[in-house]
Amino acid sequence: MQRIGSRTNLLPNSRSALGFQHGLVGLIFFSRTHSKASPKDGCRMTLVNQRMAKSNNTHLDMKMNVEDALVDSFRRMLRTRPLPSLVAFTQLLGKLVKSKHYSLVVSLYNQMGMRGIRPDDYTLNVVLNCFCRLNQMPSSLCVVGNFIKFGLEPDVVTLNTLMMGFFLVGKVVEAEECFNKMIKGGCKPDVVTYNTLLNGNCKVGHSVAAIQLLKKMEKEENFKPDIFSYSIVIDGLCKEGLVDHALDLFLKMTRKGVVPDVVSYTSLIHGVCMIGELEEAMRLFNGMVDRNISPDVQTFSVLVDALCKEGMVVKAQDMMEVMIQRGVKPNVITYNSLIDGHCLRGEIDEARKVFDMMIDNGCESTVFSYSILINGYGKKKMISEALSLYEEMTSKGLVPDVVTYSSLIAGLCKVGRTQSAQDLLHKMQAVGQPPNSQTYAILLDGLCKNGELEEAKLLFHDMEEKKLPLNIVIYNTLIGGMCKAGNLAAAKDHFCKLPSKGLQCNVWTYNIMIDGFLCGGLVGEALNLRREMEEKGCTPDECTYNIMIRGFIHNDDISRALQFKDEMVANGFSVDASTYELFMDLVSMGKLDSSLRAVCHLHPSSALYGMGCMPECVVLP
DNA sequence: ATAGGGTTAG
Repeated sequence: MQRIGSRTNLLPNSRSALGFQHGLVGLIFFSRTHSKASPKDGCRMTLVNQRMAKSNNTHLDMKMNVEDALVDSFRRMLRTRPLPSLVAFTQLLGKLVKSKHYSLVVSLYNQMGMRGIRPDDYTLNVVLNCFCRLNQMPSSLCVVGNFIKFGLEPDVVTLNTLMMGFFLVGKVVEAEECFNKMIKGGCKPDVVTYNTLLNGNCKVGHSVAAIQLLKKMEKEENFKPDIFSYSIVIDGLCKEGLVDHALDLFLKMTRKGVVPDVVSYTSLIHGVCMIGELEEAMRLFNGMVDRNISPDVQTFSVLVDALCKEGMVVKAQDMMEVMIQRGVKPNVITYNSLIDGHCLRGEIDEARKVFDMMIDNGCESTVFSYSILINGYGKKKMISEALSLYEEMTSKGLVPDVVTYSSLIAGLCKVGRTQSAQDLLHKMQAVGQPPNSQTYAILLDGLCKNGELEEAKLLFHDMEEKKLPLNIVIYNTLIGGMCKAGNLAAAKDHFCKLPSKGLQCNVWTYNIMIDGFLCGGLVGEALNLRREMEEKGCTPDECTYNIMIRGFIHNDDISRALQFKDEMVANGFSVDASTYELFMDLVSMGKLDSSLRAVCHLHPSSALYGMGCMPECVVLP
């Protein structure tokens, strides 16, 4: 299966063709331009939360009871004489699979074996599914071996499940071997087989190849794509940013008479949110409600998260209100999004309140919840709070993962405790959570920001020795550190060697180098790089312009700074907070012509946004 | 008994 085509040929007008109406939830959404962040935004803990309390408690108790009851009746069944039928045992295991208790199923299955119960093909398929879901492929292969051992034939379900398992651990070649074995062994593939192939391809980022397979399925009489097939590909396209293709496919699907469901809608809404089109997302949402397709907890979570990521935490809470009114209970993931939404705005106390409220409501926190909050505290330099949360989660039996540790490392660096951060990195090895490239990047950045360039270089060599993938982010960080330390020659050396390492510099790399040159007074070198960007087709972003404007002001070249400011505004960008401040300084020093009326639009992503002072438009005198 | 959607670190 090869990937054809790329992210070109987007069809910009396909969305309006959907023609969804404004409706039900129009009231809680207004377009981004109308919503301004104010310090008050998000400080509202409402009735919503109290109402959630009751519903969640009962929900959780029910859930616990169901699982406990299943395990209880399993134990009773094992003691019953004569033994209940194998079908009864298998059905029970199947129920536990539905609630994702895969390791529990494996352990119960082993107990059955110890009591001398022989499995049949159904039971083995259930257990195989569990090992696959647990990413334990050697054990999965053992289960396949057990078919032979018990004189049973692996069937199409066995091969479908095994193929899915290989895809889950990224072993595409082995997965396709499963498919080939199926064909050779006379076992007929079915729609599930093809859907598994579609999903495998989508999950490794080959959704365009999946489209080709989907087209073949449409032509074949026996494998007509169903709602699963379309949902898989729609989701894959969205995850690759090909949202317009996804919307087209959605339309095509409905024209073929395949009725969309909550999953296909949720994927599409998520995709539309990811490209920042929240208004379009709300249109889709209203459209699904109009079609009597009920949004569920995942649909609402997508919207809550998207609103939070745009800084609209109050709107996110309104969305939660709508959710509860519709009888859909928020779960830990919905809460996590809201907690992170507050963290993103720097409202760490509000984040903590939501966290505590979640617990009060009987919704159990996960490693995700703790990592989000630890990261939030780290960003606010409240390291003792972060560390005590770490203690709290471990005492609860939650196992901190690579993200938890990375967030702690970032927090420690932020308060200058780089030695503790380094110690923690080593601890990760010891506790079986080895740091990844991103963890190293965080520590590397922390060391550089604290002016410990020599330590940073040692860490970089450590990465090389451990053969960790060195991506452009790592080099950007190191190069940035060298620039900051005034070691421009070394920075330039690394910069020039990037292509020989198979790495392509990106806009960040250029920004860092240009900033370094300008700070070092090497104006000519900076301008050369700006030209090189143009030649290599690397489009300057808002940062590039802000860096250049500030750099030229620092080098007393106000006319060049203004020239870049005009170019920036012409390209639809705005000055950030610190550039704005520099301009103001120049005005107050009388260095900037007061006849100049420079309009600097401030974008929501600018540094001012999180500070609760986001004017629509700033007019320089 | 097998296939699809939501949350965290650079």
